[in-house]
Amino acid sequence: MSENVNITAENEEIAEEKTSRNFIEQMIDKDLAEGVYDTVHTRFPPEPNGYLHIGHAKSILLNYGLAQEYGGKFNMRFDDTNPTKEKIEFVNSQLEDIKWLGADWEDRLFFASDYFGQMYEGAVKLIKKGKAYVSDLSADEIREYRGTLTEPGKEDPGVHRSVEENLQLFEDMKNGKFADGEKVLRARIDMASPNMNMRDPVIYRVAHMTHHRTGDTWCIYPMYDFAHPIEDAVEGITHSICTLEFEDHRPLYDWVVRELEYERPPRQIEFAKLYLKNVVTGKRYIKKLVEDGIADGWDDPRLVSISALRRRGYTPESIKMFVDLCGVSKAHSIADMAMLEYCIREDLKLKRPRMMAILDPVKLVIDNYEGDGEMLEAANNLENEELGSRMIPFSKELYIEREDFMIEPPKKYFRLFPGNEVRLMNAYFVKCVSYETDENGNVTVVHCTYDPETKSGSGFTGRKVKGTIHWVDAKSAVPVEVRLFENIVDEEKGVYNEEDGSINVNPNSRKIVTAYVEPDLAKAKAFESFQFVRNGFYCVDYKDSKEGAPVFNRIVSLKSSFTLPK
RNA sequence: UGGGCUAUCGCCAAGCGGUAAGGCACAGGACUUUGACUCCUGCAUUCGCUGGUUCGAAUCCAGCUAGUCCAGCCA
Repeated sequence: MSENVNITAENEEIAEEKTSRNFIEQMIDKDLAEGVYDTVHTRFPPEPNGYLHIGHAKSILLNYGLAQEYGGKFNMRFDDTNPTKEKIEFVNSQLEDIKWLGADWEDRLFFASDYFGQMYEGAVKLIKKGKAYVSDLSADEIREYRGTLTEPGKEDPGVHRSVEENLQLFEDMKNGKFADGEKVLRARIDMASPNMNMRDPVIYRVAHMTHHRTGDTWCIYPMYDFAHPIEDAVEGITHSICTLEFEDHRPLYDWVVRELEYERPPRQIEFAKLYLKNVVTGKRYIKKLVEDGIADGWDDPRLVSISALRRRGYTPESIKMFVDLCGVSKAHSIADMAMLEYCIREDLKLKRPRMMAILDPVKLVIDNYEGDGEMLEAANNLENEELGSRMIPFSKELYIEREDFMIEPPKKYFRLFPGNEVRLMNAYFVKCVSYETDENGNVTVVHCTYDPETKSGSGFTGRKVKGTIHWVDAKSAVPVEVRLFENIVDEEKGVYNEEDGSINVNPNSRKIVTAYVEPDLAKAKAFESFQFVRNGFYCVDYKDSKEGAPVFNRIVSLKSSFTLPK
């Protein structure tokens, strides 16, 4: 007995060990084993210059997840070193998104601008060490002097200034004695380096600009390459995780923390961004979509900004699952939307009620049903008993889905057609006896008879039917607006038009229909989500609602292997 | 073009010298108060290419090819 338990435990352990660790975890494991660090401290450092999207979610969840996994800490930090692009609104919206995703920075919310003093001191230290100098060159000249990819750069005349002169000039920069662009502070590294970032990078520039947090205290601002390593170092970050395009900056990052003589300097690790096939994340493209009236805004449910996904009905859990599924690597990759969709289906299918809603109604009349109707019990989710059950009205006249009746059915069609019997989900068996059409031949009414003995839950086993269809009671059903979404991008043509760089828009990306739903659904609260039997997952969104009626956004449709023949 | 990085199934991704994990997608089948869900089954003789080292290579070496990033006083 106990042996079995042990064997199971061992097997689980082996299975645990076999679970592969991504390359970042491997590096951290090594650092910990070698004693380079004795803890793990990560951070998410966005610039508050826009909204966060699914790609940022990967970074947020990765950094936060790593801190959790190793029992370390996770900091939230705004990299607000360029007041020309940043706004306080963005810090608030980003914070909201990050919180919603579940990344908890506890009491560690920081701003790079909090460290401007330390950065200034760092620059002075560099000057004193002869590792930085003030340059008189204009932006154009600096570019010219930098050389090209194949030719080395030229020496900046400022490189020969004395430490004293540099110190004085830098102080003058700080004190506002120079106009924007008149002077910069450069790190003295190597103008001939094959790595462009090492050709005496500018580390401080003059910008007479009111900063959203420090106001007019400063008129000089540090550049990313100088500021970021300092931010990480002062916060005690161990692993500074960023995206691939910063790989070339790592030597500079290391140079800064080395020259500034930080103990236990942080290690920068780069990973590949997460891209999704056929989605638009670029700010200027989304701006264009909004200007052209195609998208409602950065939270249009068809977009993949975090706020858009939230509004559409995606859950933080589903996004976490998606990010985990995608993994972490250095290979440039573009994930398939199908993976994201799988994650939200997977998350919602057991957690949310399964209700009946008719998106394309046709009337069904039960000719032999007498009386005013009745209330029937329906399980809220067959797979999850904890969700309980509800009572739904049933009577002589119902709505069913138009596609659930065919006059001349193809082979293997299991739903209603003249003479065929099906089950009305949660109700009775009905048999089609006749139908009515309008002058164009469109079906207007389907007539059936029902068999009282076949009531759901009665244990009737007399005969079986191949098909089950969903329905709503015509009298009590509530019409609601339902929005069916498809990709906002034309998937055939690809995202961008090659000629002018515009977006190939899918004109049918949003279809609005009036659906008939169970009465209870009309009272659904904002952000509540449901599975509509055979019609997918939907989430209530009151943002565009008229007169307070709920609007249902389709989060994702169900997988369907049955499609009607043309 | 100089430098950096990447290349394993349609998509993501393990693999770290011992003879190609897994997930998504897809295709069959079983089950079913929906054809969903669930459950089975199938899905890379081959790892960008070419050589080399080795008893043995996706893994090491060399050369090549393709993609991608860098010449902001953006991050």
